Amino acid sequence: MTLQPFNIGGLSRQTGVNIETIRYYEKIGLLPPPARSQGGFRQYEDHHLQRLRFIRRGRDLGFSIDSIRALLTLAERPDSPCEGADQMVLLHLDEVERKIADLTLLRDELRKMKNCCGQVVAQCQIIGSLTAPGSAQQDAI
Amino acid sequence: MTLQPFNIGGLSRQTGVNIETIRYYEKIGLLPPPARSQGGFRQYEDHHLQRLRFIRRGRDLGFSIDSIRALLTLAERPDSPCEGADQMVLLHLDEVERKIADLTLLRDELRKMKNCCGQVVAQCQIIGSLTAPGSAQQDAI
DNA sequence: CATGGACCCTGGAGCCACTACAGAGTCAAC
DNA sequence: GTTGACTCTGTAGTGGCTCCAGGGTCCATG
Repeated sequence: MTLQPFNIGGLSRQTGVNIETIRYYEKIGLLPPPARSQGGFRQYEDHHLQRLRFIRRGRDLGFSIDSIRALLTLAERPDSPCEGADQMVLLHLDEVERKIADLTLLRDELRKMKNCCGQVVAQCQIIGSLTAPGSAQQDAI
Repeated sequence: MTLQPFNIGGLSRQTGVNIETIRYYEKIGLLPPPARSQGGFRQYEDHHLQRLRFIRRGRDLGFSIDSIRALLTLAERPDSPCEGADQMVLLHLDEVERKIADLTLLRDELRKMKNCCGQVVAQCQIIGSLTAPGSAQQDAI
């Protein structure tokens, strides 16, 4: 329960979100524009803090800005059914699992590549496997 | 051993690299500019094909354009030592492993989130855990 | 020789989610 | 009133493409 409004720097410190990013979120309509001081400084209130924390957490979980926008819309209507949120999490989970699988394949390939060869590029497994995947030792490009 | 030069479409089909991307690679100096037909069409030769395949493979392995540039420079000098290549693979492997670890944590959190709650947003675990990480069931934003 | 359709050209804008910067103005403590 | 931290706006840049408009080229047909 913060009583006094705070500047953008305070909001940044309390959320770990970059100042530039906060202004960016306002620009794209993710964070509502706050009141301003006489000199034009942004003056945030507690609900901005809550909302930005929500956004931050969503971003940390890898949701896109658009998904977060949708989740915020949901969150604003406590009586609405939450299938939408469930759907979004499932979709995102699928995506993350696919990414992990892809990166794991990648990792295995990179592991095979490392522990380079002899001494010079001409015999280098790494360069070789880039030149012709599957077999090493090829002419350089 | 292709004898006739081929157009950008042919190069695209043989490598799986988008035509626009090929032109982009030329623009940023990754692929050398080929000869041109009288009408201005790009005419590629076998060495372009080899080089683009190298680039493609590097991208598939997740290397950045800059890394690929460096690897190509290495590949061009068969007598040079290949520690550089080894280093790059190790660095990249580290990065990939870090990414996998991050995504795995993410996946576990998303798994905890799914199988939404009751029926409405007010009791929704998903919205709740975005609102306040660690504990569910909070007021909406 | 004309035509049609597939192909290709250039230059520029757009994507995502920020991040960086210049040049100016504001605020609060001393 | 001065200092120094803070904030403002607007614009441009990042990576790695991707898409588009508005035109030109190529070559197999009729």
